[in-house]
Amino acid sequence: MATAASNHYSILTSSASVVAHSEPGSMQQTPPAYRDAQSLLQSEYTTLQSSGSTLSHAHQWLTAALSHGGEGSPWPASPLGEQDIKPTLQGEVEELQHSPSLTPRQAHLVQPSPHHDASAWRVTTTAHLSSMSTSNGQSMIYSQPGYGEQGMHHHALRDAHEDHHSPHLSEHGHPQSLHQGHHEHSDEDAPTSDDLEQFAKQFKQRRIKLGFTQADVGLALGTLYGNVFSQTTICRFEALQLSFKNMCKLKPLLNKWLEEADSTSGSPTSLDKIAAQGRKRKKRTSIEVSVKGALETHFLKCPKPGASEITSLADSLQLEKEVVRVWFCNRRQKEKRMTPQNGPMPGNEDVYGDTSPHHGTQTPVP
DNA sequence: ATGCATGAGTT
DNA sequence: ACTCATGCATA
Repeated sequence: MATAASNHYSILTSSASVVAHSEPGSMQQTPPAYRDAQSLLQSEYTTLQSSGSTLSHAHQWLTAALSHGGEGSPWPASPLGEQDIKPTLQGEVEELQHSPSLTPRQAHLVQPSPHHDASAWRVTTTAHLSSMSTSNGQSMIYSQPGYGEQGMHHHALRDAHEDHHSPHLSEHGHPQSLHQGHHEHSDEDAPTSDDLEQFAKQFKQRRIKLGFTQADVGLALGTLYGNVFSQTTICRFEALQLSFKNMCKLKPLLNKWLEEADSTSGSPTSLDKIAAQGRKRKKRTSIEVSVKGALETHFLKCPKPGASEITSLADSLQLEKEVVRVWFCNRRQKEKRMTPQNGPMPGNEDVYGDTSPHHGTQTPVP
């Protein structure tokens, strides 16, 4: 009984050779130079799903959290700087060590473009993206003047900020296709969905060609600029599974990394591997497929259920209320994402009273 | 590659 | 309580 609560997760940087890639074409052979250590170990927990019996696993972790174990609670109920350990907040990284073709910074203090609500993702894409032959995708341009050292810091000054969006602006249903008619450059302040799309594609190709894994990139970003990212984020970036805003934020960084990697493609890359610290996190709850289906059904009905609604739903499905709540949150995010992976739900008419009047329903991801 | 989870910032 | 950015743990 109590054995299940002993969650000590070990971190071994085992260099397993993962060659199980299901992407013939874009995914090439993993170069022998680097190895990804994303295959840690994950054989400690057993999925106590118990198919069939309606056991009450509704308080596994809750109980464990309350009862102080011997060495501490599984996951701290109080935030103690958990997994968000960003070593260095990019306070003022003004180190312009190398900028061959970088114009002097224009002292931009604002983020890419908070004008749109990130909801107008790619609803209007694939309309005019036939300018350059991307067949080879090797001689593309990824120039990003204006960014670079500035990156983004949106905290520090509490009395000098102007990054507020116009409060008198109504949500027009037109995406960035309108205010783009007089831009010659690829992207300066407000990359369009197309730009991001192209860049992401390019990035992936280059990355792979250089023999880097997504995890490597994440770490490199950390050592280079102080912003560490996980494999997940890089992956999502490449797959365009981030919000528009998020993509805009990451693009400069990844762009810079690309330049770096390109320059030092032959130099000995300093592989600084920092061992992760022991983290105690709640085990991922595996939701049965049937339950998932039920949740999805409810989601289509009401994407934003109230607390009571969630409670009853959780009761019905015999799930933790928190789990249900989080599920809905994640679901909304997913829906907000571009590349809508709309599940094949029968009779789904997306028409919630959400602030998002529209969302794309295409299948562009190659 | 993705699902579930956490936490900071908003509303 | 929700959104948003991000990631551990998994499939």
